[in-house]
Amino acid sequence: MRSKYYDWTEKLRSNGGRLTTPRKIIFNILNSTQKHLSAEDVYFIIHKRNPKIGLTTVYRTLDTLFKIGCLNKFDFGDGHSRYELIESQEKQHHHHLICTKCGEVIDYTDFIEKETELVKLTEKELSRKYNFKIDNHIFQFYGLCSKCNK
Amino acid sequence: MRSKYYDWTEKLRSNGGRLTTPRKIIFNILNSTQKHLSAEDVYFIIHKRNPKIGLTTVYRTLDTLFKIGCLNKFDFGDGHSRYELIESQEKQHHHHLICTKCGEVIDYTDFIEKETELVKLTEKELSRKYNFKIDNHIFQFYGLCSKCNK
DNA sequence: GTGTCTGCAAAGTCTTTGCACCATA
DNA sequence: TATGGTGCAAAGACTTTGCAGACAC
Repeated sequence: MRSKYYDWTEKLRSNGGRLTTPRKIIFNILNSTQKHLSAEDVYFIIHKRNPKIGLTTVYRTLDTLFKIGCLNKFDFGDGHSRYELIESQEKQHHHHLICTKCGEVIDYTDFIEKETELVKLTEKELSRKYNFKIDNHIFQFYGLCSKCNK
Repeated sequence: MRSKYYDWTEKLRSNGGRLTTPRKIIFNILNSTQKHLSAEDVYFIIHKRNPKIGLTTVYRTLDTLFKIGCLNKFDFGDGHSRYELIESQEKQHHHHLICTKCGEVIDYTDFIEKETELVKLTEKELSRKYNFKIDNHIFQFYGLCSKCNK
């Protein structure tokens, strides 16, 4: 079975990319968290141990990983792009509840089966109708969290 | 029956807001298009007829309308926040297909029934589970459009 | 008249780009 | 060794803020 590690390095290589130290570290950071990290978050973590690695590299690496399809990129409305690894073993497919008042983000995994059904149907139909090849999707719900809902 | 116009002016007023000329114009611009306009788009349109109205006002008005729940706000990954009126008569509920290569955005309205079913179920269950009051949702599909898929 | 809104300019924040040096394959 | 990657600094792009004058109610 192809491991996660094999997977992303393979994707990199097949796109002419190189397996560098910053890229390995950044991948590992993303791989060992459940959170949706921003470029700055990643930089903050990486900078503790490897002060030489710059924010620019973080931005470029995240963009590279996103473009080769290893990352999801989100906008929760706080002015930061946020990233997470796609479908890792520690992390199942999930969606987000975003509080429009305090910005809290809740992951949820409920109804994924039902959702998957809808997604498959949609993907099939849309690819037929618009000749659009779907790779990914984002479902987000907005509202007020329990604290802000009082 | 309460008209759309009544609706947003009422929301404004009940939030202590005032019905000013720029706000009326900006509402009308959003109300007469199917597109997802950015602040700059709105400014460009408004500036032709009312050169006095500034970009700052556009940003502020869009934010105000968003906060009182009249607008949806989207991020399609092109660096601009984009807005559209929520549920107007001319515009039915729809979702987006976004090409990750060229940035084209396609609206689609298919499967809304099936989707609505899922959304209702999800909203009900999530609000129960997390005590989260859901106001809105965004579904976006990412992939390659017909041109970029060759 | 009072509190809100606007317009201009300036500042802020996140992100990208240029370029010389470095490192992977 | 050749091409791609990195780091620093500077620039870019979108958005927000401060403040005085204008306006809605």
